[in-house]
Amino acid sequence: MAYRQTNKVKEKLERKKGDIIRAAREVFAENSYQETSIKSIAQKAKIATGTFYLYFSNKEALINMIVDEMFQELLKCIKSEREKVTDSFEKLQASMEACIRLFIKEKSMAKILLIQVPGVNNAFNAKLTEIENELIKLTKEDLDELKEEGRFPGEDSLVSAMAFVGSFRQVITSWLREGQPEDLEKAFDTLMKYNLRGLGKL
Amino acid sequence: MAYRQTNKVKEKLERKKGDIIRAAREVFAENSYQETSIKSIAQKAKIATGTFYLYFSNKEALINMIVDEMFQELLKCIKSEREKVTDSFEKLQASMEACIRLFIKEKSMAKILLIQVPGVNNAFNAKLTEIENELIKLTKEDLDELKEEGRFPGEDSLVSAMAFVGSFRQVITSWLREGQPEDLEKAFDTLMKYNLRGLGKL
DNA sequence: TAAATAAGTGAACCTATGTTCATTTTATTA
DNA sequence: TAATAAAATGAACATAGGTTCACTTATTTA
Repeated sequence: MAYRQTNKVKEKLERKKGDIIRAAREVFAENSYQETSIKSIAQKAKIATGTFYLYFSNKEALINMIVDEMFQELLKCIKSEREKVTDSFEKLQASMEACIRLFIKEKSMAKILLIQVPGVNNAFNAKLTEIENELIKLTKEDLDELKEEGRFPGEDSLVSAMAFVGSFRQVITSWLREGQPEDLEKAFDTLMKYNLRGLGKL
Repeated sequence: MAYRQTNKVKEKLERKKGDIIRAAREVFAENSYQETSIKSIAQKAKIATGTFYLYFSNKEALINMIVDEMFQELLKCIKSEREKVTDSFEKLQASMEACIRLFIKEKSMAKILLIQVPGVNNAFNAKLTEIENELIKLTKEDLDELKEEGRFPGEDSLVSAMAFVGSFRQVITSWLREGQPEDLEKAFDTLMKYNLRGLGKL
């Protein structure tokens, strides 16, 4: 008589939700938030537009979830790489290397975080800023540690940390948008050296 | 009998068009392109919404004109400062200093170019990329010149130029968004030193 | 197999905003 | 001042796309 959701179905729903998110990530990577319609996401996920709303309360909830997930993924990746080393200079390097590796592997993530999200709206930008600030904060902590150890003469560790992160950001963005530099891994070396000199590594 | 537009009126129209652009710059600086309505621009410019369309064919034409104007203004400012010096290191410094001075003076310009424009749409982003690329190109030219003179050992001048510009961009953006660093002029010094070390100034 | 309920569908609805246009106001000229 | 035409107005229009909902299909249980 009654009906209760069985495990098989629950798993199917989970899988479908994953499908929708995956489809949405693809679409959002190539089109701005405004230009991306629920219809196009539904099409790519092979569901009806109405079905979308069984899984997400609305469009904004979807992009929120996507960005939150990416944020977590990125942070997890960075932190796990940082744990493998102890030296603060190596931590700096590990953070950025983890970031670049992840972006190469998940280009759609990079495109969404660095290129598309800034266009959602002003309120949403706060979330992006939060991600960037987290990365800058990590960098600044490393610099302050190095400063204490007398291995970094740096004047202003916040501005230095911003310069550090900003230089990577610019190169990655150009790589995403224009495919230049072609070899991001190679550029990483140049960038790392540039920034270590910039910091005045002793 | 007939009627022909007199000079007094032509001037008035010019002034009004300027008013509209000025109003729009203010509004666009605080709200994203999508969030900015023609109504709100018209209100600020003290005209009726319909009047807007006597001066601009549509909303996109307006933002296009605004960004083009800003692009010209920025480039003019940079080039005039560059002409005052001959040394390539000084040219590098002059470019960024001109940029920062202009952004401090015209904060709404900075907000529109660096924060709001990326959110218009993907097609429009090409225009922003063009501006950035122009600045990177100038920087790269300076670096290549320094390289020839044997004053810059730099491996990859394109990546170095990106790092250079990106570090400034990050700091300016944070200043615009969060008011940090508080004193952008002071940060400029730190940044300049950072980048000169980064380049490996000999 | 039939009743019960969950999941899925896509056309229709709703709303927000860019744009238009019939009308009014302002400026020019004879 | 009257005729003419440009400039300004703002309510009305158009439409695009997010969201809803009456209906269909799929799944579970007795």
